[in-house]
Amino acid sequence: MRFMTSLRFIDVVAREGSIRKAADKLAITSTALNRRILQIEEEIGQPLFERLPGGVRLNTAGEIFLQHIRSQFADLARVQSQIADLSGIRRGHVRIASGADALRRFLPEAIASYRGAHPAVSFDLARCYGEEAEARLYSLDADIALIFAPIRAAHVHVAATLRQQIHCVMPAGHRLAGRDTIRIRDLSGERVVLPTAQSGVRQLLDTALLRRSVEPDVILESDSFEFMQNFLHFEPALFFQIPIAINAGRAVGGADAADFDERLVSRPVDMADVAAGTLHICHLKGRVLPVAAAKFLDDIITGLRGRYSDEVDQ
Amino acid sequence: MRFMTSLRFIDVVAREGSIRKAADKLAITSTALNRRILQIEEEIGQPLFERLPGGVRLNTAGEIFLQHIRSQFADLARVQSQIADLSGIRRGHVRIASGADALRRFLPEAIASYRGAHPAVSFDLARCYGEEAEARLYSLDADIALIFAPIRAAHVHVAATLRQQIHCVMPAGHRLAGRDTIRIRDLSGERVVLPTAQSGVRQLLDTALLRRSVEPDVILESDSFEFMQNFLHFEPALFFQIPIAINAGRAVGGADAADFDERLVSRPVDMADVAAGTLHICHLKGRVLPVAAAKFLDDIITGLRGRYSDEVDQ
DNA sequence: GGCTGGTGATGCATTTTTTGCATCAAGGGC
DNA sequence: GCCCTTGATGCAAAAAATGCATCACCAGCC
Repeated sequence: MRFMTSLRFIDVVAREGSIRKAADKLAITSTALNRRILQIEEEIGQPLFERLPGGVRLNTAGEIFLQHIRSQFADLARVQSQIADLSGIRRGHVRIASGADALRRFLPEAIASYRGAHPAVSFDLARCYGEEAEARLYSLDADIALIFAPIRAAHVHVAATLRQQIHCVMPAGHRLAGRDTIRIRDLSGERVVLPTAQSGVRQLLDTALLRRSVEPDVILESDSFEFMQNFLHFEPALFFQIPIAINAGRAVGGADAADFDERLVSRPVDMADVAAGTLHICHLKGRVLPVAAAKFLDDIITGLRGRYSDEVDQ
Repeated sequence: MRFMTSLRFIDVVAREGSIRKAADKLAITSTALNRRILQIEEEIGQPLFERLPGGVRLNTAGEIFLQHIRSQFADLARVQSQIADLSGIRRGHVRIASGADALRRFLPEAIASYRGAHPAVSFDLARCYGEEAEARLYSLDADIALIFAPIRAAHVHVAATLRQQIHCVMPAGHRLAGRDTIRIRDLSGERVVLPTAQSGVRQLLDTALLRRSVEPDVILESDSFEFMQNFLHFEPALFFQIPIAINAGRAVGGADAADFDERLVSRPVDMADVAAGTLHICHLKGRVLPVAAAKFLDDIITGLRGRYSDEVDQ
């Protein structure tokens, strides 16, 4: 898109914070880039960047304009996919920001299933937590976000929510494996592995542990669920997940969890101790999603409603 | 805006239906214009125009793309006014599509009052009726529409409505001038001048006349209220208006209508005969209006609510 | 205090892109 | 069948963008 290059350049300069670095990245000279920016500033009638000794930074006008540029790009992508749609094949690209929870089982299955129907659609997955996911929606770097945490920003539109109770995962032979549900006080002194502090699961757990003054023996923290789960094969401990991370579609229980590691069992944590969290499926408020993203969003919400009818809202 | 020229060219070509005519209007050669269009089509990967022997016409992809272009222009205007806003003066341009009713008294006063507070804001007024006004919103040729007729299209967002009863205007000496209200049957055989068939007032009247089988003596039809009103000075007749067209802000009655022609009087038509019409104050659904337009919209709604509190909704 | 390494801005020659002229091929109206 | 108008295209001229070399500026550091 030749007619968009100057605008794309502004985006890169803003991200890099320096004309020279941006020029490097764009494989042109800083002269050319500098002049394009000066020209656009002249056309706007106002500078968009503050010139600092160490580079440039957007001023207020620049931030407004950059947001416009990004929305233009996002809308152009939507238009292109809509036009491609006319010629038969559903082409497109969907960019998702998701916490590690949904990234484990749910999204791989959902995306594979969608691609089965629309093989020309490609995906981009970024693992990130709450606030960062919201920022990605705002900067139009993501079309859809799956956030297992409260929504902070007003610009996020929640298309659907899924209530998810925390589950405790442990080796089949663990002394707590016999229980139907796990109480928080059972964790006292137990060896546990916890997800990273930014994760929604961790925040719910921390709240509950603090309230009940329970102090487990935290032997490991990680942002990789896969690592933690595999770790359990070597040292018995407890770790925590939400159902959607354990098992893509099926109900989570004991034996019926077909694709769940059979040497491990999962038991729900008593709801009196830990409140159920909410997975939010979101996009940017007021934005018209590209065809492919809109369709995919629709599909996963429909899919979730079919499988977790009771816990899905909106 | 150099980076938008190619896009603007497409808009002009689509409106003109011919590359050569558009090139003429844009003061460039058809060669240059033709090649710009070919280039964009190549970048999109699909033709946007059908080549007909007599010129060009948008295909489906082109229509989608043109709508995108127009929304980009509208959004750019919004961004520019927002940026201009940063530097103190509220600069901007507001484009209004309105029926002749509101154009008479209400808008001149409202715009003058707004410009008193924001002298750097300029206005563009287009007189048009119902469907055309809606089309102007859609093609982003208007920011705000005042429509005295039912709203047809789903893409129109109604920000406020104002109920307006039809009034009958006549020379002070007319035999009906003594009545408090006018009944439809009083019009039988009376000389009347009617607004053009597209106008909302006319449509309400036609419905009422047809239902009651009353046939007045229609001596004149016009799309100019001013002409009709002045005509009454030379030949006694009845003509019809809504309050907002007679008197900008003040209540409409007999003597208190200060700026209303004193040789004429207006009497409401009985509500049992003619339903009150609705003036819709609208903008395009989902669109973020430029600062100036949003502020002006706000102002007129607040103003109307102050003066016609009972008849304003939303 | 001077040096170093980074930044963005600018004059000038070069390259790339855009434009205009002349011309072609195609289709509708008479 | 002729005529007129349409969009497309080859080629040369004009215009714009680019790259190089260089300047002025500022922060950190010795």
